[in-house]
Amino acid sequence: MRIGELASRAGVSVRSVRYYEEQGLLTSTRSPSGQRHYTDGEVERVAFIQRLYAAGLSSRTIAELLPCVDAPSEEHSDSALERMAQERDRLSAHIADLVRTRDALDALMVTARAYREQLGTALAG
Amino acid sequence: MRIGELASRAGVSVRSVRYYEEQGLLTSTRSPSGQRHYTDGEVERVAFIQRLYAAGLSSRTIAELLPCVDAPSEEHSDSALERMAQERDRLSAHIADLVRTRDALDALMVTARAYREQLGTALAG
DNA sequence: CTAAAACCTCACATTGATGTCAGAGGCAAG
DNA sequence: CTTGCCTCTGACATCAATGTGAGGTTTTAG
Repeated sequence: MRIGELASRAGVSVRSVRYYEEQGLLTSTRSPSGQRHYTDGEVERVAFIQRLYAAGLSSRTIAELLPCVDAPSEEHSDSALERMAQERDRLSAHIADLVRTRDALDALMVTARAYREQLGTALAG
Repeated sequence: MRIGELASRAGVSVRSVRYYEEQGLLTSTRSPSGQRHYTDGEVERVAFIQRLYAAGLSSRTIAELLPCVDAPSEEHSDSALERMAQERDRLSAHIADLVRTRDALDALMVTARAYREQLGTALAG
């Protein structure tokens, strides 16, 4: 498929797909005229890249981890495994932080609702 | 306390504290010479602002929610409550997404480790 | 008193992923 | 062949929080 279809299937912009390639996260075969062509598998790859971006990984970091996805080998596994563990921990901490913040929002909402209830009662009484 | 102490206690930069004030998230009393002074309570407030930033809320959104923290009243509670619920849901979805990504990383690590084990066995055998 | 350290305002720089535009070429349908 | 849509490269714009530096005042410590 060409870049437009890949982008829409993966739910990203065409611009982003080109950017991923520029960052070395994605490769494409080129038609004689220079247009990029992709296989079905690339859709999942692009989606995964998006997930990693959403998780706060930088292009540089993603570039270090993706070879590990493609083919596990000694060279990758050694340094990449450490990096992966490190990112996993960072992600875990971030998740815990977000959960705490969500709890804080919940508490805030409870307070606000309680105030509303009380106000309603006061007006009715 | 002055801005430097507030910043270091809350774990943010002085620059950021000034920025928060500029965005209407924080107020300060000024000494005759114009220096900002804060109460102990502001430390927690700044830390909370940071949490909200980390949760992906914009200055604008935070500005809409903070009055609700200061004092629950009808005006705030009505629109702010809705906004809060909305942000809470967005946050929940984001957390779920991150957890999925973490799981994917875990799976990747398992694969890499398994490869290593197998490699070690192969070399030993 | 003096020097260092902290503060002030203003303004410009940075970062990183993405948007957008321009000008040119490719490809399928009528 | 032409019309319309897709793609190409390259460059500049954007956004938002934060960094950074200049030039000047205030506070604090010796």
